Amino acid sequence: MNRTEDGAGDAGATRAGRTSMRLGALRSHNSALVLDLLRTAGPEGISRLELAERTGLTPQAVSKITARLREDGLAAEAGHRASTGGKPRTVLRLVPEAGHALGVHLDRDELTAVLCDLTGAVVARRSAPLDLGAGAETVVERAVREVGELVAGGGRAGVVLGAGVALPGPLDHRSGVLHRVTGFPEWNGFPLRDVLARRLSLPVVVDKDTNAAALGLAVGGGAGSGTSFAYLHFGAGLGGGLVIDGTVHRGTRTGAGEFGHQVVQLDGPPCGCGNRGCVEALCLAAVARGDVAEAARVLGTAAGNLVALLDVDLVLLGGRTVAVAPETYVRGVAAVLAERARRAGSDAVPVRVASGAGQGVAEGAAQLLLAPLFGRAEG
Amino acid sequence: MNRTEDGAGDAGATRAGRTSMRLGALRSHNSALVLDLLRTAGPEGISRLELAERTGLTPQAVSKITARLREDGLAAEAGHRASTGGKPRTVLRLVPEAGHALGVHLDRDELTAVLCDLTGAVVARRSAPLDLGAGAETVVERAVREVGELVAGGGRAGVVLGAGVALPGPLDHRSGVLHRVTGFPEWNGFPLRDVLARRLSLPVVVDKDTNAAALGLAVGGGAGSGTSFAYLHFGAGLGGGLVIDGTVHRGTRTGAGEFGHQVVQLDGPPCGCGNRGCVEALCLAAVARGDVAEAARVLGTAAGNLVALLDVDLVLLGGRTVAVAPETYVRGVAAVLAERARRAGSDAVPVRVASGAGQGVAEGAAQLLLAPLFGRAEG
DNA sequence: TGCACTTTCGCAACAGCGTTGCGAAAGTGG
DNA sequence: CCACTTTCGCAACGCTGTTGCGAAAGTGCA
Repeated sequence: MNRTEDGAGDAGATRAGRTSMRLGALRSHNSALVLDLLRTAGPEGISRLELAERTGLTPQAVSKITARLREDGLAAEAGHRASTGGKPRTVLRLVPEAGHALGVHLDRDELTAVLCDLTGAVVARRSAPLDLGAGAETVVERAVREVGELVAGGGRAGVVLGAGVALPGPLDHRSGVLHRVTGFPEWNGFPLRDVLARRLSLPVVVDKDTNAAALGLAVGGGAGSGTSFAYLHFGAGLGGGLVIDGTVHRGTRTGAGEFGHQVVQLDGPPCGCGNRGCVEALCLAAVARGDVAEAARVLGTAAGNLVALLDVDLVLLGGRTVAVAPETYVRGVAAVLAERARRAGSDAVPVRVASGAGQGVAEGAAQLLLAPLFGRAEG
Repeated sequence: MNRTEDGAGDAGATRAGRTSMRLGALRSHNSALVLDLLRTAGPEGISRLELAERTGLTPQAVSKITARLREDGLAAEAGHRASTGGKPRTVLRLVPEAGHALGVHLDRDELTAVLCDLTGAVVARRSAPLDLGAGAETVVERAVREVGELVAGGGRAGVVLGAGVALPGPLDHRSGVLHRVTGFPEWNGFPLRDVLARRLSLPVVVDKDTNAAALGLAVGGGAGSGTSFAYLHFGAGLGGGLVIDGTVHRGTRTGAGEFGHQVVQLDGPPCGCGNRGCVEALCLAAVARGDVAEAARVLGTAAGNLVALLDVDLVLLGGRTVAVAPETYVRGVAAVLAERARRAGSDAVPVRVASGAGQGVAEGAAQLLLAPLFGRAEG
């Protein structure tokens, strides 16, 4: 893990927002591409020639790149394939222990921290009750302690790349400053990333819980690197995370994905946000009435709006409320989408329950650190 | 314009959808970056050192790149700046006549064709009445004739890069096949791109009219290369085009941007699309009643949904209906967005009328060919 | 068992990219 | 007129991925 150059992301940003491409950018791009294929290949590994085919690079280039990766300890040989009449292909695999990342999920009533290896697999996990409203200092203290014990107990902890932190409510992903965590105004303006980074002496990345969940699904959910989907989380509230071309779309002020307060009923019933007719309010009301089918229909309408606007190729549902009756929600949402697709003359967008019901927020938070290694930085 | 290598876009696509980076990709990327800055600099030009600062490249690299561009005839020296104590900077500018692109707008009742130079400036323009419902062959015939006369009359026509064609209704941008142009079912499945490409013996790109308009605004509207905005077109219908990070977002099946049939009133009044409560239906109904303020409010609600979901940094309005009372629409939409931003505790997203009221669809269509030269290919 | 054949993979030379070092060109200011 | 500053190009360099060729390691047939 001892790369020499490319420290903090090739600081050649232009004033206009676009970046020139240095030679090192090319190298790290192709390295990331190869690493990503090694990761998706899993423990069975993948041969050099296959890597060459799938990247479009020449076998020689792949040999060079994989040689560097092996020097760095990121890749290793793992046996051989059966020969097809010549020298058998040597299989390469990612070395999961070459690096680790921490993922922390600060939920309203619970803290979950995980230590993941390079493949994203959970090496160690801790959970503890938490009161998000207990104030920033208290929560930070808790998080630091839990993370510390996790790393200490992790046995032979390899290099820890950093910590990803996911929590509810709007925040600025770039600066790592919280805006106003829903229901906990005392967090307003708290520079969580910098405080935690200093306390942990590690790089820290913060993001919305729904974005973390979506990232986890993008990387681990078997979705290819080019897929686009919307993850809709229906729990105590209704939120969303957008993955476009394999990377999380956060928007200019990193506030994208606000799905719950989409207005689908002009001058409808009031919502907690102060507006009227938000999907969240309507869905929650329907659930309160026990009318799950109606909740699914309303959710489907909002999802249909999203699909029409962005043309994603998948809708994933998750969250505690969905977990109560997953089939009903999937069927309800899918029905609305199918009807709209039929009218538009196109194929319907598939709807599925997110693997793990989207509960892997902490794992997704760890991916905030891991994903960039595999070329999944911001789109 | 005689580039040697990089023919049809570096055909090293991976099965997973991501591309490896050859050496030539780096070159063309940086060339495009410089070219884009030359374009935005306009006739006044820009010095090499300024190019170096803005791209992050070294002055030497810029010298090499601009030397190539001058060899190819794309750039030229244009005088000197005042000295600041040393050798004065030589100013470079884009040579607009080094290449041209055709833009064709097939509207329901009118055909507009333009010939643009590299800067996107219109060199020649023709308009003619058109009946989009007259059938594919008739329309193609008309388009070919108009384009032919345009090129012939264009005087010393430089190299024509190709033709961009914009028309209403859903279509597949990638394959260039129409789905069902709204109201003209006979177009269903017509391979417009290939037919026109054969007839014109030119590369042809087709896209929705709203996407073309949005692209024109993204390139010519003074918006920086990194901006994201939504262009909402309210004319006979209501549509939209999304620009994210300076490039048009088209989605997996190139159907993105369907804004008009966003449902904002569950079980509301029926819409022509067969659904109920679509923005388009509500806005049109309000306009028919003469209640423009209400139309603006409804439009603002839908725009607010879009802004919350994508976090763009600008909303542009255009179209004939907006042009009737632009101030009313801007104020109405902005009011809704400001109110929502206030509740969320963030800054309001600015709303403006698109320059030219978004009527420059043909110019935008020409940009379908020009934009890739400046690195504005699909994001 | 031996030999021809196929396939994989690494070494060496190569072309192309941006970078560094240095010098020429072209001004300003004393 | 000369020192100084700034711009810009030439040459050498380090770094990419690429090409050519040969070694390694199997299979299959005589």
